[in-house]
Amino acid sequence: MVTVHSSEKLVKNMDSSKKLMTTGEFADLCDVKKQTLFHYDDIGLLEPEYKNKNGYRYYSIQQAEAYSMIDMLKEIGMSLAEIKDFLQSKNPKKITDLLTEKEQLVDIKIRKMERIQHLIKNQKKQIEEASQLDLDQFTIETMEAEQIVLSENILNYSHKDITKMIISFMKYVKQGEINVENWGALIRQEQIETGDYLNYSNFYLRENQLHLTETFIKKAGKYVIGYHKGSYINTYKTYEKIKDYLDMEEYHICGDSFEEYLYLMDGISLDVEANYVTKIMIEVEEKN
Amino acid sequence: MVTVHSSEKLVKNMDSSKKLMTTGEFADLCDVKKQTLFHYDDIGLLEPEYKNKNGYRYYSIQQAEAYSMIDMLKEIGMSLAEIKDFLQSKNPKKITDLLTEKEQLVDIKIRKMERIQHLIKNQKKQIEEASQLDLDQFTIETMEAEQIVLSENILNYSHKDITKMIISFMKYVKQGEINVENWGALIRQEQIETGDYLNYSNFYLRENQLHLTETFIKKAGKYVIGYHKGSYINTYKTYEKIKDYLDMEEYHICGDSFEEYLYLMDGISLDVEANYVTKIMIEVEEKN
DNA sequence: ATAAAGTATATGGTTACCGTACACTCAAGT
DNA sequence: ACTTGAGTGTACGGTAACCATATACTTTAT
Repeated sequence: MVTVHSSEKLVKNMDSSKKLMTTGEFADLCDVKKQTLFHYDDIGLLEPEYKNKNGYRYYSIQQAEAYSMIDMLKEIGMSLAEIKDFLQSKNPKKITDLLTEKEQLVDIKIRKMERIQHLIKNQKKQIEEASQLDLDQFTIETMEAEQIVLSENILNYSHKDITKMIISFMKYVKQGEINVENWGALIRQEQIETGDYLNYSNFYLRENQLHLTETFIKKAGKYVIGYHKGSYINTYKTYEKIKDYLDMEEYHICGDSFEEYLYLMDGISLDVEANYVTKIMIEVEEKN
Repeated sequence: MVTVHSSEKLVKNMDSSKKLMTTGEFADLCDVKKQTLFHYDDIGLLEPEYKNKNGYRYYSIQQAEAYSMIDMLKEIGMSLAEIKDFLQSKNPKKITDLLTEKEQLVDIKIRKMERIQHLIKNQKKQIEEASQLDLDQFTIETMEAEQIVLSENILNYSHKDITKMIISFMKYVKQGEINVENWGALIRQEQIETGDYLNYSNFYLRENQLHLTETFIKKAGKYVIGYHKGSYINTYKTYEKIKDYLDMEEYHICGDSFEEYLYLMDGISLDVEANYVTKIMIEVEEKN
């Protein structure tokens, strides 16, 4: 009979088996620690094909396929429990649906990675630019007009409301897939003149592709440019210095101030606070 | 004096401060749990700009920039300790170098994600194909010639050597950025005829862009196709059944057998072992 | 027959958090 | 000024997915 013939063969095959690997070998193949495989065995996620009487684990190469599937699912953010559940589920529709969902998730991840690339490039650019300039020096430069996106006017809002507004503005910005070049706050001429330097009128942002509805033109003209290092609480110090500088240079303020916030991952100075740098730009004109 | 003037202002500003947020608000803005911010404060990675006498934390919007930097570095696989170290390092060259390195890393990650997308698509295709066919049915089909990549001949190797060969072959395959369509093993006609079904001659793989040197032609012609479900140890059962089937259909084996291993994340049957499916293809011809 | 290399189990440690309990504090309304 | 409800802090424990180490046992190669 076939059965007898087969069991004879089985014994022979188990003996001459050429396809099973020990845990160490399998771990090597999968490029993973043995411990991880023990762990997967413990939780029943990936059990060896065969265990001998002494508890030695033996894996088949086919199982490498299963491992790479697990690794992939892990990579796209599933927990081991979810993966186990997923691989054991016997519902074809559920599986294809989940695969489709994950396909989109991978898409999103790819786009996130691309944004990170943009961020890194931007950061490198900023570091390079920053190394070029002297943060302690004030300059007067002629700037071109620029379109910026303004938040609501917050001049007479309560603290709570301003905070809420900022949060929703920032979330709105993040949620949209805009690559924000930089962002800052607008302080009106009047506040600058009365020394009320923290009384912002609006937040704004510069982006590379403008497609938002409300835009505002930052006028072309001469601007005094200065950098404030450290906590924003002390920006008044820099403002006072800028005023002194303008007096010396025979200039006077004739417009609003634009503050932009740079997060420099340093390299510029040994100053502990220098990671937070505020770039201050105020519209000015020569005294005649 | 400026100093007096300034400290008056400072007090006024601290009072009318419009820019600080509580932990909850900042967490909301950053889309992160409060706990995480506590944690970052504890380890000194991101400390609030100001803490009041009761220990209440207050963050500035500028710090959101720092947070997103941290988040980004985390995303590309740095530990919090490394990030802290990185952000605090005062070496511009080190920073740009690391940024460049990370840029490449992100590139690699993107490519990995793209491969995962390919894998998902492949899996979906396989599931669809599998749902179309009856795994318990044997068929005889005319197949076109195909180029495959063979491993070394392993017919007379020792168990250890075969294992080593497989590992290096598989690693070689993985390390190259080939999209492997499928892989399997080749069993020579002689072994099939003598019932030595586990005595493989070679491993092989099918890929979509052939650019490896050594290739082998799988001949065009008629093949009997059958599926074996479950552990490879029992493939003999399926081979025996195929032989019976061929007798019935008046065919006989005239060439080698190609086994390919599918890891179906199921959906096909309620059989527990059906995740591992071996597709068996043996070259046959009609008895005359 | 023996040594070297590999294996299994157990235990404790790690990272980056999350949950919960409990006491305190703040901001708003009466 | 007082109450109230929402928010905040610390502390402690727990979690996932491992990694390291120690100890004892097995294989395998010589």
